[in-house]
Amino acid sequence: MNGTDVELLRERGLRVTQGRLAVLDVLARMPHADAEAVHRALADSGRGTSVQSVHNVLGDLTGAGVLRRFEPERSPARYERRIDDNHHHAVCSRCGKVEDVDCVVGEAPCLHADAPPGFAVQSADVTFVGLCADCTGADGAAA
Amino acid sequence: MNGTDVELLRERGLRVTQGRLAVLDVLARMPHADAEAVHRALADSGRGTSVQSVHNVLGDLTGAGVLRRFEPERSPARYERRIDDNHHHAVCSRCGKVEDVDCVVGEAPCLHADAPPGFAVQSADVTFVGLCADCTGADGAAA
DNA sequence: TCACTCTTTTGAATGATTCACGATAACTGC
DNA sequence: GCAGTTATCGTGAATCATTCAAAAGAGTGA
Repeated sequence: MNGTDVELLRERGLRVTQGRLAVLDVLARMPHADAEAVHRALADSGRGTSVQSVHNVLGDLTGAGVLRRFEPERSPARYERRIDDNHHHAVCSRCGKVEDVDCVVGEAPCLHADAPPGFAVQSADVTFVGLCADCTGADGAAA
Repeated sequence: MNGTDVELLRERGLRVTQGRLAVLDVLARMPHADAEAVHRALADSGRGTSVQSVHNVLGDLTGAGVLRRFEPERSPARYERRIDDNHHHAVCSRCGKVEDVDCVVGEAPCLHADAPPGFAVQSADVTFVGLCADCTGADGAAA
């Protein structure tokens, strides 16, 4: 659907295939989807493909820097279209929902600090665990 | 070996068993051990037990708040004895070594910030990915 | 269009973890 | 110390996500 995705793949030296475009399309609409969710979304849109192929594509795109992979605790790996800012994630410990947390400051808030001496930080993965707005309300009402 | 561990278990309403004490003992000496490492350490010290039992114990202790579980990307879950401060971790992307990163400030540096509106943060998991001191040197020398 | 190479597909396999259930050992009260 | 109750352990099988290998298929440049 989006010509930009074609360029994106070409830039990274990847061949432009239907499968890859489809995966990118799915992830544009469903951020934080795991492999199975992508697979199901593809199946729903008529492109039945195997789960292994989805893993394959996701792995390729992640390796090429087009996607970012992150693994919430106790949950399969999730993928998202990489945005330049390295934002973080808030995972609801109740419903499992993942929300993006943008850095209000330009740089990642935790990158500058506290790394062990000699440790060359490449990236910082910050995950907040807690209750999302919905579950906070539900919890409060239930209690 | 340590009477404190006995009390620790009692406080949490857990039965004091040899297996649990042994696991706590192993984790006291090997922080950031994964289930398999714990299993092997137990086997070395003469207590041959099954991997499943180790998972069982680790799960129980984690649930009771005695241990903290965290999952570096692409690596099995690791466990550590919970300390009150919520420190963070630095994972070497080359050798896989995990180092603790203490918060220099009393509170977690990232807890206060940026959470989505309505999101009740329970804990923040901060993982630095990069090259440890050894691998930085090795890398520099190799390059 | 042709040939070459990268991708996908298919099937099986691996690794970490969990489940179920009988056997065992730890806590309680006597 | 002893028996009863029940949590816990151990064994086995099973699950889930992911990876690997080889052959068929599709994209790319000439």
